[in-house]
Amino acid sequence: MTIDRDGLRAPYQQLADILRERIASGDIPVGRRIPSHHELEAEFDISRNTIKKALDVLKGEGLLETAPGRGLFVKATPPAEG
Amino acid sequence: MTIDRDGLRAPYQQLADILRERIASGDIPVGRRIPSHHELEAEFDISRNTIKKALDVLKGEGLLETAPGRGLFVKATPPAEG
DNA sequence: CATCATTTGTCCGTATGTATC
DNA sequence: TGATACATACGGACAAATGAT
Repeated sequence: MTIDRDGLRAPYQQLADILRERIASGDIPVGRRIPSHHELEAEFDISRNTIKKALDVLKGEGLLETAPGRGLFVKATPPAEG
Repeated sequence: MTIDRDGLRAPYQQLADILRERIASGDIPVGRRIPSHHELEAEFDISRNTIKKALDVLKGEGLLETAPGRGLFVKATPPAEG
């Protein structure tokens, strides 16, 4: 997966989509740490700020949890519907 | 191509004509991003707002598509045939 | 405890693009 | 046509927390 800079959807939204899919598919299992800002920056070639924004979206959705000084982890509690 | 400020046709209309021709000729292919306001401003020496107005005309014609905060893109759907 | 490396969070400045008045 | 406000993206700098040494 790559970020399409010329796409209609904003880069941070695209990254959020990609990571959301990785979590949903189990590619990044529950309790696992999300790749660091630096790692994502290298993988997708977008700025840290934009990455942070994408991660912020997922945190807002309750998919990720912050561990101060350690990283972001996939939350055990899924946003159950209903 | 240049904009004739003393012409009967308004500057934004002239610019719209020019860009419409570039799209029709394939000079700016489908899916491609339109040159930025700054680029067009430098090329035709008219204000951003006038440029925006010209772009707006093309959007109204269904030639362009908006990407919020990112740019304008040449639409894949042709307005005439179909 | 001190130091270094890693990682996230926050803020600032700059550039670009759209929308509104 | 011009001026302004808002959204998005990039880059840099600094602070706070953690882990290893």
